[in-house]
Amino acid sequence: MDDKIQAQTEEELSLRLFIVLTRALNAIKKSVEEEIKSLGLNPTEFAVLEMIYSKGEQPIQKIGEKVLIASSSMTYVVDKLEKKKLIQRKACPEDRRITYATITQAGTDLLDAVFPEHKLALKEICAGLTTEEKKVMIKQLKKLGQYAQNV
Amino acid sequence: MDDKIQAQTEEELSLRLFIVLTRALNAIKKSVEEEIKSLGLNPTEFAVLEMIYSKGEQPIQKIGEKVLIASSSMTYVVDKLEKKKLIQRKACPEDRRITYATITQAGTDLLDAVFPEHKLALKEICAGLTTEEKKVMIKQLKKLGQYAQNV
DNA sequence: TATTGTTATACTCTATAACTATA
DNA sequence: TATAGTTATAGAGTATAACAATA
Repeated sequence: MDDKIQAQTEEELSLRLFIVLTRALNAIKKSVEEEIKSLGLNPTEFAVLEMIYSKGEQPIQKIGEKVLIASSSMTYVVDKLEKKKLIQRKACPEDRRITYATITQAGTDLLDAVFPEHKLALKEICAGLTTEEKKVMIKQLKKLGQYAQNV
Repeated sequence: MDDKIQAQTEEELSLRLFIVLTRALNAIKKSVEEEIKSLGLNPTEFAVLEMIYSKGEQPIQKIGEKVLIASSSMTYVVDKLEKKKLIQRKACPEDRRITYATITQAGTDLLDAVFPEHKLALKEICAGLTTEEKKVMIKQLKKLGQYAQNV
C-alpha cells in the first residue's frame, strides 16, 4: 500500500494494462502506417503479405485466423494483393476446398527492398526500451496474447 | 548466439515486438469489443467516454489527440455520444473557439454500472500474467508509447 | 495568421448472410 | 454434415478539404 501501483487491485491493473497497451500500439502504428501507406498498402494487406513472406505459403483461412478477420474479408484482401501482383492464389491438390496464398517474385522483391527500412524505422520508434526490456516484453506479450485468445 | 532471441538484431527484435504487440492487443480487443458492443457503443466511443469519465471534462481536440483521430471524426463521435445522452457539449467561456465534452449523469451512471464488469472481464482476459508481470509491463509500455509518440 | 470545431463528401474496410464446392 | 472460400450487400468509421468563428 505504500505506492500507487501496489494499491491497485488486479482488475484495475488489467484495465490499466489494456489502456497502456492500446496507447502504445496506437502511437507505434501511427508512424508505421504512414510508411506502409507509401507502399500503396494498408495495415491488413501488409500484415498478410508479411506473414506469407516470412512463413511461406498459407491457406487463406489460416491467415485470417492470425489476422483475426472474417473469411469474406480475407477474400477481399487477397483479391487486392493479387491485383497488385504481390501474391497469388494456388490450389491445394490434397484438399480441393483449400486455396493457398503464396508470395510472388514481385512481392518478395518488394519486401526484400522495404524490410530493412521498415525494421530500421521500428527500431527508432522502439528505442525507448533497451534490448533486454524488449526481450522480456516480447515474451510476456506472447503469453498475454495466447492466453487472451483462448478465454 | 546460443539462443534464438539473443541472435536477433535490434531491428528484428523491434519488428518482433511490434508484431507481438499487435497480436496481443487484437486478441484482447476481440473479447472486449463484444462486451462494449453490448452497450451499444463502439471502441472509439467507449474510449472517449471513459476518458471523460476518469479525467473529467476535456476540450474535444484534446480527446482527439489522445485517441489519435482527426477532428472531423471527433465531431462525429461526440455527436453520437451526445445523441445517446452520455456526454454533453459545453462552451468554454475563456476561449470561445473551444468546446468541452463533459459526461452526463446518464453517462456516469452507465460507467458506474458497467465498469466493475468491464474490469472483471479484463482481469479474466489478462490472467495469463501475474500481478508483478503486469506492473512491469505497464511501466515499460508507458515508456515505449511515450517515446514512440515523440519520434 | 493560427487554432478549434463543423459540414459535406467519399472511400476503405469489415461483417453478415447466402451460396458453391468439396470433404 | 462440416469446412473453405466466394459473392452480394450494407454499414460503420475515418479522412480530406473547405469553411466559420474566434484568438
